Amino acid sequence: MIKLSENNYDEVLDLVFNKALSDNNLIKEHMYLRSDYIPDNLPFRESQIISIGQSLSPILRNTKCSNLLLYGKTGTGKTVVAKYVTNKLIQRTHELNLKVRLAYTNTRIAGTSYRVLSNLADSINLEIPFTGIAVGEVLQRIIDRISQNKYIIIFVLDEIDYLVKTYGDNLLYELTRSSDKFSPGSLSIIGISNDLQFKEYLDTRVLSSLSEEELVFPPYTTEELRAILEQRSKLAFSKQTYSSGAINLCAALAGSEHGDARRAIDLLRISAEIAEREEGDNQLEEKHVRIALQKIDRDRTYDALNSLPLQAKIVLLSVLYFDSTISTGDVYNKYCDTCKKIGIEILTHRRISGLLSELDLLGLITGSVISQGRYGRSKRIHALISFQTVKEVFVEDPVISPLL
DNA sequence: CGTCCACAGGAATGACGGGCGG
DNA sequence: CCGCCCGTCATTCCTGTGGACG
Repeated sequence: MIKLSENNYDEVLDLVFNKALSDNNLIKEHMYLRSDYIPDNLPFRESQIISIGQSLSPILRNTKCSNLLLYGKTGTGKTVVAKYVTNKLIQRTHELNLKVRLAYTNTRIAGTSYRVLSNLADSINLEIPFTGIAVGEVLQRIIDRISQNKYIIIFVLDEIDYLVKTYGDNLLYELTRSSDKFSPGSLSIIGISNDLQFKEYLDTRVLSSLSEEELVFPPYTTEELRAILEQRSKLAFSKQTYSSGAINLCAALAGSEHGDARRAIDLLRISAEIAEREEGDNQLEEKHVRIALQKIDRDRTYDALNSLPLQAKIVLLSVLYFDSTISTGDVYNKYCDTCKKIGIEILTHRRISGLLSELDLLGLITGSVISQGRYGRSKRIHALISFQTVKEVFVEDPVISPLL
């Protein structure tokens, strides 16, 4: 048994702590480098802010406002703008002493219809059990509460496309319909969707009610991203500790994807953290951004691969066994062999088909359905990652490692 | 022009483990 | 601690389908 030398750690920790305490740190305020921080001034979203403000303004006259749908890809500012405007509105309603309540939920994080409603209930101080009562009953209690207290509710449903795709539009139907039921009190919905085609999943009645007003958030241009990063850098960093080249590179890298501000800000933060940990003069340079980019990509695939269930890992390996494009049938045969080799239960063809679709969604493989006439209809599949990458992660899995 | 391949992918159902209220 | 419900993973059964082949 090795006895740890406490003194050694003392010295190292002292160094680490002293560095954190010293004034010449690169990052002054971490808060401004978070992508969920809401700045006082949201650049390049003026028209959207005004539009939403106008749509919500009936609230100030104590009447219901239109339902609203916000569209745009990730990192285009939908959530931050919605929070910004609703927060401002709520401030005004406090001054005016109105019974307005704001509820926010991210349906993907909430997970189920039940928990979405639970978030709504929280906003009106209605306690509902974690589980045990039916969704319809929860909704009824909420409706009763709203009517009784004449609440005016703004319900922000973030990533609403997730809710609809996994649970259908029942809940939205009930919510939009219920808003007609109470004459005192009202419920207005602001839906936020990443998916531009999400409307196709909705029943026409729900759609017409929900999208009384629509707003599209375009991606940020590289130049706009640069300005946003500049703004954040001024707030977050000590003076003269970052190069404009580094900022430009962050903006360019994020801009080349689809103008994703969240990604740009994350990249900036990770770069700064790397620069800060480095020995020396604590300058944020382009080289740090390049390291950060690699780190982000690596972490992302590492997490995706590592969290794969065992069977999905075997399926992925079976795909990687071939180096050209192959069919589902090929994968299944190889998969069966592999299972036999390591003595693992073989799943059905149907299940493998499903697992392949999941791997496709994760972006680890890609497949497209192709008909070969007489020779059937199948999915042509090929891997999007190298065997080498997968191997590095999978060696840690005791069941899989014998295969490598 | 119909057949039929080799699957895709939806629906219903079951096995299993975890969390919660009583 | 027990029963209950829920979510997840998987199975079974099923219907649908583009186009080369005969």
